[in-house]
Amino acid sequence: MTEAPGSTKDRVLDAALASFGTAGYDGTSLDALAVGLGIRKQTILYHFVSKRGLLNSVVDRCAGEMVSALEEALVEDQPDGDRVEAMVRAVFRVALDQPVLLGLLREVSRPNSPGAQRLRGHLEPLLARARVWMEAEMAAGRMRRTDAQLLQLSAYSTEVGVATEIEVLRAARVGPTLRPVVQRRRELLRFLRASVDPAT
Amino acid sequence: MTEAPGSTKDRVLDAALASFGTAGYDGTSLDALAVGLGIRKQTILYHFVSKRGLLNSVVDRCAGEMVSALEEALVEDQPDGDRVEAMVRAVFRVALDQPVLLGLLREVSRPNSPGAQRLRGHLEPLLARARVWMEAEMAAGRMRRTDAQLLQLSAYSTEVGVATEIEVLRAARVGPTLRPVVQRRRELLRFLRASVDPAT
DNA sequence: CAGGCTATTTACCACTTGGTAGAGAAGCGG
DNA sequence: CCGCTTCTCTACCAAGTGGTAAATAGCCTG
Repeated sequence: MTEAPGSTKDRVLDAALASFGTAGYDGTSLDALAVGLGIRKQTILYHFVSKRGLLNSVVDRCAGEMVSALEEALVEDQPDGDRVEAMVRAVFRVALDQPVLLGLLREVSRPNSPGAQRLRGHLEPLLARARVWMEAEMAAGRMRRTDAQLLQLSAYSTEVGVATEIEVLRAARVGPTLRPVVQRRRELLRFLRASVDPAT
Repeated sequence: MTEAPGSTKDRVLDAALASFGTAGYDGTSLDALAVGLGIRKQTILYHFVSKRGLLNSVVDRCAGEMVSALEEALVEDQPDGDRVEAMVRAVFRVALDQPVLLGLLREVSRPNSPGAQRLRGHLEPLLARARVWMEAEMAAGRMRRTDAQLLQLSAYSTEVGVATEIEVLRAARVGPTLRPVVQRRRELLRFLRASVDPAT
Protein backbone atom coordinates (compact mmCIF):
# COMPACT_ATOMS: atom_id res chain seq x y z
CA MET A 1 0.00 0.00 0.00
CA THR A 2 3.02 2.26 -0.15
CA GLU A 3 2.32 5.27 -2.30
CA ALA A 4 4.15 5.66 -5.60
CA PRO A 5 7.05 8.08 -5.14
CA GLY A 6 5.70 10.59 -7.66
CA SER A 7 2.15 10.74 -6.38
CA THR A 8 0.64 13.86 -4.89
CA LYS A 9 0.30 12.19 -1.52
CA ASP A 10 3.97 11.36 -1.48
CA ARG A 11 5.04 14.82 -2.59
CA VAL A 12 2.96 16.29 0.22
CA LEU A 13 4.65 13.98 2.71
CA ASP A 14 8.08 15.08 1.51
CA ALA A 15 7.26 18.76 1.72
CA ALA A 16 5.60 18.32 5.10
CA LEU A 17 8.64 16.53 6.48
CA ALA A 18 10.87 19.36 5.34
CA SER A 19 8.62 22.02 6.80
CA PHE A 20 7.91 20.28 10.10
CA GLY A 21 11.58 19.50 10.49
CA THR A 22 12.78 23.04 9.94
CA ALA A 23 9.92 25.38 10.87
CA GLY A 24 8.27 23.11 13.42
CA TYR A 25 4.65 22.03 13.67
CA ASP A 26 3.17 25.39 14.61
CA GLY A 27 5.42 27.15 12.14
CA THR A 28 4.00 25.12 9.28
CA SER A 29 0.90 26.36 7.47
CA LEU A 30 -1.10 24.11 5.21
CA ASP A 31 -1.64 27.01 2.82
CA ALA A 32 2.06 27.68 2.47
CA LEU A 33 2.70 23.99 2.03
CA ALA A 34 0.12 23.77 -0.73
CA VAL A 35 1.39 26.86 -2.53
CA GLY A 36 4.89 25.46 -2.47
CA LEU A 37 3.59 22.33 -4.14
CA GLY A 38 1.44 24.16 -6.64
CA ILE A 39 -1.75 22.58 -5.34
CA ARG A 40 -4.67 23.70 -3.18
CA LYS A 41 -4.72 23.28 0.59
CA GLN A 42 -7.88 21.21 0.41
CA THR A 43 -6.07 18.59 -1.59
CA ILE A 44 -3.80 18.09 1.40
CA LEU A 45 -6.79 17.83 3.70
CA TYR A 46 -8.33 15.29 1.37
CA HIS A 47 -5.41 12.89 1.71
CA PHE A 48 -4.67 13.51 5.36
CA VAL A 49 -7.81 14.38 7.24
CA SER A 50 -6.32 17.15 9.33
CA LYS A 51 -3.04 18.89 10.00
CA ARG A 52 -2.54 16.60 12.93
CA GLY A 53 -3.20 13.65 10.66
CA LEU A 54 -0.54 14.89 8.29
CA LEU A 55 1.95 15.09 11.13
CA ASN A 56 1.05 11.57 12.18
CA SER A 57 1.62 10.26 8.68
CA VAL A 58 4.97 12.00 8.45
CA VAL A 59 6.02 10.62 11.82
CA ASP A 60 4.88 7.15 10.83
CA ARG A 61 6.90 7.14 7.64
CA CYS A 62 10.01 8.57 9.24
CA ALA A 63 9.88 6.30 12.25
CA GLY A 64 9.51 3.42 9.83
CA GLU A 65 12.63 4.42 7.90
CA MET A 66 14.54 4.92 11.11
CA VAL A 67 13.52 1.63 12.63
CA SER A 68 14.25 -0.37 9.52
CA ALA A 69 17.66 1.28 9.17
CA LEU A 70 18.45 0.32 12.74
CA GLU A 71 17.11 -3.18 12.43
CA GLU A 72 19.14 -3.68 9.27
CA ALA A 73 22.22 -2.63 11.21
CA LEU A 74 21.36 -5.10 13.93
CA VAL A 75 20.63 -8.06 11.73
CA GLU A 76 24.20 -8.35 10.52
CA ASP A 77 25.28 -10.49 13.44
CA GLN A 78 28.65 -9.12 14.22
CA PRO A 79 31.15 -9.92 16.94
CA ASP A 80 30.20 -8.44 20.29
CA GLY A 81 30.44 -4.71 20.78
CA ASP A 82 30.47 -3.82 17.14
CA ARG A 83 26.75 -3.77 17.29
CA VAL A 84 27.03 -0.40 18.98
CA GLU A 85 29.19 0.87 16.16
CA ALA A 86 26.79 -0.48 13.58
CA MET A 87 23.89 1.40 15.15
CA VAL A 88 25.79 4.65 15.43
CA ARG A 89 26.87 4.38 11.82
CA ALA A 90 23.31 3.70 10.75
CA VAL A 91 21.99 6.78 12.49
CA PHE A 92 24.77 8.91 11.07
CA ARG A 93 24.05 7.62 7.61
CA VAL A 94 20.42 8.65 7.96
CA ALA A 95 21.47 12.01 9.35
CA LEU A 96 23.69 12.66 6.37
CA ASP A 97 21.24 11.38 3.78
CA GLN A 98 18.27 13.37 4.98
CA PRO A 99 19.08 15.85 7.71
CA VAL A 100 15.49 17.08 7.82
CA LEU A 101 14.49 13.74 9.28
CA LEU A 102 16.61 14.44 12.31
CA GLY A 103 15.09 17.88 12.46
CA LEU A 104 11.68 16.31 12.70
CA LEU A 105 12.94 13.95 15.36
CA ARG A 106 14.21 16.87 17.34
CA GLU A 107 10.99 18.78 16.91
CA VAL A 108 8.76 15.90 17.79
CA SER A 109 10.75 14.64 20.75
CA ARG A 110 10.03 17.79 22.71
CA PRO A 111 7.91 16.95 25.72
CA ASN A 112 4.22 17.75 25.26
CA SER A 113 4.75 17.93 21.53
CA PRO A 114 2.04 16.52 19.29
CA GLY A 115 3.29 13.26 17.88
CA ALA A 116 5.81 12.72 20.63
CA GLN A 117 4.05 9.73 22.10
CA ARG A 118 3.27 8.43 18.64
CA LEU A 119 6.98 8.39 17.90
CA ARG A 120 7.65 6.64 21.18
CA GLY A 121 5.08 4.07 20.20
CA HIS A 122 7.09 3.25 17.09
CA LEU A 123 10.44 3.10 18.79
CA GLU A 124 9.35 1.33 21.95
CA PRO A 125 9.59 -2.27 20.70
CA LEU A 126 13.05 -1.64 19.32
CA LEU A 127 14.17 -0.05 22.56
CA ALA A 128 12.72 -2.90 24.58
CA ARG A 129 14.66 -5.41 22.51
CA ALA A 130 17.83 -3.41 22.98
CA ARG A 131 17.27 -3.23 26.72
CA VAL A 132 16.89 -6.96 26.97
CA TRP A 133 20.13 -7.43 25.05
CA MET A 134 21.97 -4.90 27.17
CA GLU A 135 20.87 -6.49 30.40
CA ALA A 136 22.05 -9.85 29.16
CA GLU A 137 25.42 -8.34 28.32
CA MET A 138 25.61 -6.79 31.77
CA ALA A 139 24.76 -10.07 33.43
CA ALA A 140 27.51 -11.72 31.40
CA GLY A 141 29.94 -9.06 32.55
CA ARG A 142 30.65 -7.89 29.03
CA MET A 143 29.11 -4.53 29.71
CA ARG A 144 29.40 -2.08 32.54
CA ARG A 145 26.45 -2.25 34.88
CA THR A 146 24.17 0.77 34.55
CA ASP A 147 20.57 1.67 34.22
CA ALA A 148 19.79 0.50 30.70
CA GLN A 149 16.95 2.94 30.14
CA LEU A 150 19.05 5.85 31.29
CA LEU A 151 21.84 4.80 28.98
CA GLN A 152 19.42 4.68 26.07
CA LEU A 153 18.08 8.11 26.85
CA SER A 154 21.59 9.39 27.06
CA ALA A 155 22.72 7.86 23.79
CA TYR A 156 19.59 9.04 22.07
CA SER A 157 19.90 12.66 23.12
CA THR A 158 23.57 12.70 22.29
CA GLU A 159 22.92 11.31 18.84
CA VAL A 160 20.20 13.82 18.11
CA GLY A 161 22.45 16.56 19.43
CA VAL A 162 25.25 15.45 17.18
CA ALA A 163 22.95 15.24 14.22
CA THR A 164 21.65 18.72 14.89
CA GLU A 165 25.23 19.86 14.96
CA ILE A 166 25.65 18.56 11.46
CA GLU A 167 23.01 20.96 10.28
CA VAL A 168 24.52 23.77 12.26
CA LEU A 169 27.92 23.06 10.81
CA ARG A 170 26.46 22.90 7.35
CA ALA A 171 24.70 26.22 7.90
CA ALA A 172 27.86 27.80 9.28
CA ARG A 173 29.75 26.49 6.28
CA VAL A 174 32.47 25.29 8.60
CA GLY A 175 33.41 23.12 5.73
CA PRO A 176 31.80 21.43 2.78
CA THR A 177 34.00 18.50 3.66
CA LEU A 178 32.72 15.74 5.86
CA ARG A 179 35.78 15.78 8.07
CA PRO A 180 34.14 17.34 11.14
CA VAL A 181 31.27 14.89 10.92
CA VAL A 182 33.54 11.90 10.71
CA GLN A 183 35.66 13.22 13.52
CA ARG A 184 32.58 13.77 15.61
CA ARG A 185 31.39 10.27 14.96
CA ARG A 186 34.71 8.87 16.05
CA GLU A 187 34.53 10.82 19.31
CA LEU A 188 31.00 9.70 19.93
CA LEU A 189 32.00 6.09 19.44
CA ARG A 190 34.84 6.50 21.87
CA PHE A 191 32.41 7.98 24.36
CA LEU A 192 29.94 5.15 24.00
CA ARG A 193 32.65 2.53 24.30
CA ALA A 194 33.99 4.18 27.44
CA SER A 195 30.47 4.33 28.79
CA VAL A 196 29.99 0.65 28.17
CA ASP A 197 33.40 -0.69 29.08
CA PRO A 198 33.13 -3.10 32.02
CA ALA A 199 36.37 -1.75 33.52
CA THR A 200 35.46 0.99 35.97
CA MET B 1 17.57 49.72 35.11
CA THR B 2 16.61 46.17 36.03
CA GLU B 3 12.90 45.89 36.54
CA ALA B 4 11.51 45.23 40.00
CA PRO B 5 10.68 41.54 40.35
CA GLY B 6 6.98 42.16 40.97
CA SER B 7 6.37 44.56 38.12
CA THR B 8 4.11 43.79 35.21
CA LYS B 9 7.03 43.84 32.82
CA ASP B 10 8.85 41.25 34.85
CA ARG B 11 5.82 39.03 35.25
CA VAL B 12 5.36 39.10 31.48
CA LEU B 13 8.99 38.09 31.02
CA ASP B 14 8.56 35.14 33.35
CA ALA B 15 5.42 33.92 31.65
CA ALA B 16 6.93 34.43 28.21
CA LEU B 17 9.99 32.42 29.15
CA ALA B 18 7.81 29.57 30.32
CA SER B 19 5.68 29.63 27.19
CA PHE B 20 8.51 30.04 24.69
CA GLY B 21 10.45 27.31 26.46
CA THR B 22 7.65 24.77 26.40
CA ALA B 23 5.36 25.65 23.50
CA GLY B 24 7.95 27.33 21.31
CA TYR B 25 7.83 30.71 19.62
CA ASP B 26 5.10 29.97 17.11
CA GLY B 27 3.17 28.02 19.69
CA THR B 28 2.96 31.06 21.94
CA SER B 29 0.13 33.53 21.51
CA LEU B 30 0.21 36.97 23.05
CA ASP B 31 -3.48 36.71 23.86
CA ALA B 32 -3.06 33.47 25.76
CA LEU B 33 -0.09 34.92 27.55
CA ALA B 34 -2.07 37.98 28.59
CA VAL B 35 -5.07 35.97 29.73
CA GLY B 36 -2.81 33.81 31.86
CA LEU B 37 -1.49 36.94 33.53
CA GLY B 38 -4.88 38.59 33.93
CA ILE B 39 -3.94 41.53 31.75
CA ARG B 40 -4.68 42.65 28.22
CA LYS B 41 -2.49 41.78 25.27
CA GLN B 42 -1.90 45.43 24.47
CA THR B 43 -0.17 45.88 27.79
CA ILE B 44 2.40 43.34 26.66
CA LEU B 45 2.84 45.18 23.38
CA TYR B 46 3.30 48.43 25.25
CA HIS B 47 6.31 47.13 27.18
CA PHE B 48 7.80 45.06 24.38
CA VAL B 49 7.05 46.60 21.03
CA SER B 50 6.30 43.38 19.22
CA LYS B 51 6.22 39.65 19.76
CA ARG B 52 9.69 39.48 18.34
CA GLY B 53 10.77 42.19 20.77
CA LEU B 54 9.41 40.11 23.63
CA LEU B 55 11.42 37.12 22.49
CA ASN B 56 14.52 39.26 22.27
CA SER B 57 14.03 40.53 25.81
CA VAL B 58 13.53 37.02 27.11
CA VAL B 59 16.63 35.80 25.30
CA ASP B 60 18.62 38.72 26.61
CA ARG B 61 17.67 38.07 30.21
CA CYS B 62 18.25 34.34 30.00
CA ALA B 63 21.54 34.64 28.20
CA GLY B 64 22.58 37.10 30.87
CA GLU B 65 21.76 34.65 33.66
CA MET B 66 23.50 31.85 31.84
CA VAL B 67 26.62 33.83 31.11
CA SER B 68 26.96 35.18 34.62
CA ALA B 69 26.46 31.71 36.08
CA LEU B 70 29.24 30.41 33.87
CA GLU B 71 31.55 33.31 34.55
CA GLU B 72 31.00 32.88 38.26
CA ALA B 73 32.03 29.28 37.90
CA LEU B 74 35.13 30.31 36.02
CA VAL B 75 36.23 33.07 38.37
CA GLU B 76 36.93 30.67 41.20
CA ASP B 77 40.46 29.95 40.06
CA GLN B 78 40.73 26.27 40.66
CA PRO B 79 43.49 23.79 39.96
CA ASP B 80 43.67 22.80 36.32
CA GLY B 81 41.00 20.61 34.86
CA ASP B 82 38.45 21.27 37.53
CA ARG B 83 37.36 24.24 35.54
CA VAL B 84 35.53 21.83 33.28
CA GLU B 85 33.74 20.33 36.24
CA ALA B 86 32.83 23.76 37.56
CA MET B 87 31.20 24.70 34.29
CA VAL B 88 29.28 21.47 34.00
CA ARG B 89 28.05 21.84 37.55
CA ALA B 90 26.99 25.41 36.86
CA VAL B 91 24.93 24.43 33.84
CA PHE B 92 23.34 21.56 35.72
CA ARG B 93 22.45 23.88 38.57
CA VAL B 94 20.69 26.20 36.16
CA ALA B 95 18.97 23.26 34.51
CA LEU B 96 17.64 22.06 37.84
CA ASP B 97 16.66 25.49 39.12
CA GLN B 98 14.76 26.56 36.05
CA PRO B 99 14.32 23.83 33.47
CA VAL B 100 12.29 26.15 31.24
CA LEU B 101 15.42 28.13 30.59
CA LEU B 102 16.99 25.13 28.96
CA GLY B 103 13.79 24.63 27.03
CA LEU B 104 14.18 28.11 25.63
CA LEU B 105 17.78 27.42 24.80
CA ARG B 106 16.76 24.34 22.91
CA GLU B 107 14.01 26.16 21.11
CA VAL B 108 16.11 29.12 20.17
CA SER B 109 19.19 27.21 19.12
CA ARG B 110 17.36 25.63 16.23
CA PRO B 111 18.87 26.80 12.98
CA ASN B 112 16.87 29.59 11.29
CA SER B 113 15.07 30.22 14.54
CA PRO B 114 14.30 33.82 15.43
CA GLY B 115 16.62 34.85 18.20
CA ALA B 116 19.20 32.23 17.37
CA GLN B 117 21.83 34.67 16.24
CA ARG B 118 20.95 37.01 19.07
CA LEU B 119 21.75 34.23 21.52
CA ARG B 120 24.99 33.53 19.72
CA GLY B 121 25.82 37.20 20.05
CA HIS B 122 25.57 36.92 23.81
CA LEU B 123 27.54 33.72 24.13
CA GLU B 124 30.21 34.51 21.57
CA PRO B 125 32.61 36.45 23.82
CA LEU B 126 32.45 33.73 26.45
CA LEU B 127 33.09 31.05 23.87
CA ALA B 128 35.97 33.00 22.39
CA ARG B 129 37.60 33.28 25.81
CA ALA B 130 37.14 29.58 26.39
CA ARG B 131 38.68 28.78 23.02
CA VAL B 132 41.74 30.84 23.78
CA TRP B 133 42.14 29.04 27.08
CA MET B 134 41.69 25.65 25.48
CA GLU B 135 44.24 26.31 22.82
CA ALA B 136 46.73 27.40 25.46
CA GLU B 137 46.10 24.17 27.33
CA MET B 138 46.60 22.17 24.15
CA ALA B 139 49.82 23.97 23.39
CA ALA B 140 51.01 23.19 26.90
CA GLY B 141 50.15 19.53 26.35
CA ARG B 142 47.67 19.48 29.21
CA MET B 143 44.78 18.87 26.85
CA ARG B 144 44.29 16.56 23.95
CA ARG B 145 44.71 18.32 20.63
CA THR B 146 41.39 18.78 18.84
CA ASP B 147 39.37 21.37 17.04
CA ALA B 148 38.38 23.67 19.88
CA GLN B 149 35.25 24.95 18.18
CA LEU B 150 34.09 21.47 17.39
CA LEU B 151 34.64 20.42 20.98
CA GLN B 152 32.58 23.36 22.19
CA LEU B 153 29.76 22.54 19.83
CA SER B 154 29.89 18.98 21.02
CA ALA B 155 29.88 19.82 24.70
CA TYR B 156 27.10 22.31 24.17
CA SER B 157 24.78 19.96 22.36
CA THR B 158 25.45 17.22 24.86
CA GLU B 159 24.67 19.49 27.77
CA VAL B 160 21.45 20.69 26.22
CA GLY B 161 20.57 17.11 25.44
CA VAL B 162 21.20 16.07 28.97
CA ALA B 163 19.20 18.97 30.31
CA THR B 164 16.32 18.10 28.04
CA GLU B 165 16.50 14.61 29.42
CA ILE B 166 15.97 15.97 32.86
CA GLU B 167 12.62 17.30 31.77
CA VAL B 168 11.78 14.08 30.04
CA LEU B 169 12.67 12.10 33.12
CA ARG B 170 10.64 14.44 35.23
CA ALA B 171 7.69 14.06 32.88
CA ALA B 172 8.05 10.29 32.86
CA ARG B 173 8.21 10.32 36.64
CA VAL B 174 11.16 7.98 36.47
CA GLY B 175 11.81 9.13 39.94
CA PRO B 176 11.18 12.16 42.07
CA THR B 177 14.68 11.59 43.39
CA LEU B 178 17.61 13.31 41.80
CA ARG B 179 19.59 10.12 41.52
CA PRO B 180 19.37 9.75 37.73
CA VAL B 181 20.37 13.36 37.25
CA VAL B 182 23.41 13.05 39.48
CA GLN B 183 24.35 9.80 37.82
CA ARG B 184 23.97 11.40 34.43
CA ARG B 185 26.16 14.29 35.44
CA ARG B 186 28.84 11.94 36.63
CA GLU B 187 28.83 10.11 33.30
CA LEU B 188 28.97 13.34 31.39
CA LEU B 189 31.96 14.47 33.39
CA ARG B 190 33.68 11.20 32.70
CA PHE B 191 32.98 11.68 29.01
CA LEU B 192 34.35 15.19 28.94
CA ARG B 193 37.46 14.18 30.86
CA ALA B 194 38.06 11.33 28.46
CA SER B 195 37.55 13.69 25.57
CA VAL B 196 40.08 16.10 26.96
CA ASP B 197 42.67 13.70 28.34
CA PRO B 198 45.98 14.16 26.53
CA ALA B 199 46.60 10.41 26.57
CA THR B 200 45.32 8.99 23.32
C1' DC C 1 -23.45 5.96 -22.37
C1' DA C 2 -24.59 5.57 -17.35
C1' DG C 3 -22.83 5.30 -12.79
C1' DG C 4 -19.76 5.18 -9.40
C1' DC C 5 -15.08 6.14 -7.56
C1' DT C 6 -11.02 9.00 -6.84
C1' DA C 7 -8.80 13.18 -6.93
C1' DT C 8 -8.71 18.06 -7.14
C1' DT C 9 -10.97 22.15 -7.34
C1' DT C 10 -13.73 26.74 -5.87
C1' DA C 11 -16.14 29.04 -2.39
C1' DC C 12 -16.83 29.91 2.35
C1' DC C 13 -16.61 30.02 7.44
C1' DA C 14 -15.50 30.80 12.28
C1' DC C 15 -11.77 31.86 14.73
C1' DT C 16 -7.17 33.45 16.05
C1' DT C 17 -3.11 35.93 14.99
C1' DG C 18 0.02 40.18 15.77
C1' DG C 19 -0.54 44.90 15.57
C1' DT C 20 -2.66 50.04 15.48
C1' DA C 21 -5.31 54.09 17.37
C1' DG C 22 -6.85 56.34 20.89
C1' DA C 23 -9.06 56.96 25.37
C1' DG C 24 -8.71 56.95 30.43
C1' DA C 25 -6.37 56.66 34.74
C1' DA C 26 -2.85 57.31 38.16
C1' DG C 27 0.90 59.76 39.88
C1' DC C 28 3.86 63.88 40.24
C1' DG C 29 6.23 68.39 39.98
C1' DG C 30 5.09 73.11 39.23
C1' DC D 1 -5.41 72.82 39.52
C1' DC D 2 -2.57 72.15 35.34
C1' DG D 3 0.16 69.61 32.30
C1' DC D 4 3.21 65.88 31.64
C1' DT D 5 4.58 61.16 31.76
C1' DT D 6 3.70 56.29 32.49
C1' DC D 7 0.84 52.66 32.28
C1' DT D 8 -3.31 50.05 31.16
C1' DC D 9 -7.39 49.81 29.00
C1' DT D 10 -11.37 49.32 25.01
C1' DA D 11 -12.19 49.02 20.28
C1' DC D 12 -10.91 47.61 15.99
C1' DC D 13 -8.49 45.62 11.84
C1' DA D 14 -6.30 43.02 8.02
C1' DA D 15 -4.27 38.85 7.34
C1' DG D 16 -3.92 34.22 8.09
C1' DT D 17 -5.38 29.80 10.50
C1' DG D 18 -7.44 24.94 10.07
C1' DG D 19 -11.51 23.04 8.43
C1' DT D 20 -16.40 22.13 5.91
C1' DA D 21 -19.46 21.75 1.81
C1' DA D 22 -20.12 21.09 -2.52
C1' DA D 23 -19.02 21.29 -7.38
C1' DT D 24 -16.14 19.48 -11.21
C1' DA D 25 -13.24 16.56 -13.83
C1' DG D 26 -11.14 12.10 -15.15
C1' DC D 27 -11.32 7.30 -15.30
C1' DC D 28 -12.57 2.63 -15.16
C1' DT D 29 -16.34 -0.88 -15.37
C1' DG D 30 -20.68 -2.58 -16.49
